[in-house]
Amino acid sequence: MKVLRVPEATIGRLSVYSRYLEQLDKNGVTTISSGEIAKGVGVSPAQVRKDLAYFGEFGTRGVGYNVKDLIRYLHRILGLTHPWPVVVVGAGNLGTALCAYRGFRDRGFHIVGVFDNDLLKIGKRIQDLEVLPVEKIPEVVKEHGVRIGIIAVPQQAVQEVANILVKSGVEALLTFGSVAVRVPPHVIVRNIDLTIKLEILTFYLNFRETHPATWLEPNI
Amino acid sequence: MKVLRVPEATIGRLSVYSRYLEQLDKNGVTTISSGEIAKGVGVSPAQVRKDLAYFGEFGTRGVGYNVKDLIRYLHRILGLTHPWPVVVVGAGNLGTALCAYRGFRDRGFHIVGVFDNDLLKIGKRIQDLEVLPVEKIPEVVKEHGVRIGIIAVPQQAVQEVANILVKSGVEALLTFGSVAVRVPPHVIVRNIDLTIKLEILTFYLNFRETHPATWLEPNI
DNA sequence: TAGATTGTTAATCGATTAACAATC
DNA sequence: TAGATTGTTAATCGATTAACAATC
Repeated sequence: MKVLRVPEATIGRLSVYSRYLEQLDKNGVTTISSGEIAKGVGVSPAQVRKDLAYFGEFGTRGVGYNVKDLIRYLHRILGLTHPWPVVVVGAGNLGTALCAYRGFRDRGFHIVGVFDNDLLKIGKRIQDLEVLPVEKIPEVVKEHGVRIGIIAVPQQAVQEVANILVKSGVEALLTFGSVAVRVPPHVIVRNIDLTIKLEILTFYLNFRETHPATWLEPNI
Repeated sequence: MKVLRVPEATIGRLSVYSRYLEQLDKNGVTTISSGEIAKGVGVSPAQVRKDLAYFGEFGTRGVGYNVKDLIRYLHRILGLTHPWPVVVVGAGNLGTALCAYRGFRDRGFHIVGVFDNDLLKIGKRIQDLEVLPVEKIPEVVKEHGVRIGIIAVPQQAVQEVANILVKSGVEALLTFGSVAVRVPPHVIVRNIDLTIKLEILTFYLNFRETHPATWLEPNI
């Protein structure tokens, strides 16, 4: 069986290329080379071509890539040909921030439900959504065909919320903090741990102070 | 010149080991082997030993590691022997969420200042802090010796805020969104782009649907 | 044809894992 | 000594980069 063997970093870069190309497209650029993309986003031209090569041949030798076509291909690869309904569980500050974040909608991620179990928050309006009780999750997930859930609740509630989402049919979760969520194998989970990010910063700050002679610039 | 050549992933894992060991320490565990740490956090025993080996010899052959000692070593490596004052710029939902996040304080990151340029937000209280105008950044940074800044402002204001922070003496920045911040070479920047995280999820969801035969479980 | 740029292979670089001597 | 586990080297695996034939 042939198997998908693409570095996850490649997917992240495809997303970056895609945004950069959309920008160029808006400015009327019609054709671009791997070298120009590379320069625009800060990677090597070989990297750009390799990343694309995992998925097909999208360019013309001697000419480069048609910007509009390449955007279309990238969107197809990334699954961005249609909008994705998303639910956010947790209507605290983080949940509210996520609902208000324009970047999601700009890329086709539509938040179609916000949930909480705090009676003080239920009924509140966030953007154009009403905060619903957690019990309504299955209903909303089914109604909109939601496959992605964002969990923005206190650490001790994360697993419980994950269980509810998975049971409702959600197939991918974005979580925060340091909780290792247990999910069935078909569910894809990615976690963002802000504290680890800060600890990486402190490591570098501390290390270059204590070992200036062995310091190596770590940026990107 | 000998040079620091540690994968950044190693630093992240050291942070994870450290938290796991602290948990064990609380439960009275005094000694632990690389295999037990590995099992506890979900990596290979060789990985644990290799990660530690970059920084020294902390165990006893045939015995394992002393939990309390190892925690101390890890804290020293990560630079967590003292608390780190941090400033947050932007008192919107995200900034407020970050100020309220207990995880930071638990690991020694003390938010000593929140700033905004919105007159409606200045003077507001977040936790035990008053939102200050952006003009106060240099003063607070100097007063507390702040070296780390978190930027939680709208995309178009990120570079400007970064300039102010760097000018005030901040040496490390955590940013959100997709803006490439330009900073002098001594400043360390790490960015969190939530949209890319969602696009990685959509890629996997989309791909396993369109190419079920080549699907490979991507989790961790 | 000459110049440019892709797609792809081979070389390099880097990180993880396996294996084992050292040693408690 | 026998058993266990580290620290480290060598082998493996995977990702990036260099180089170049293909081709517009």
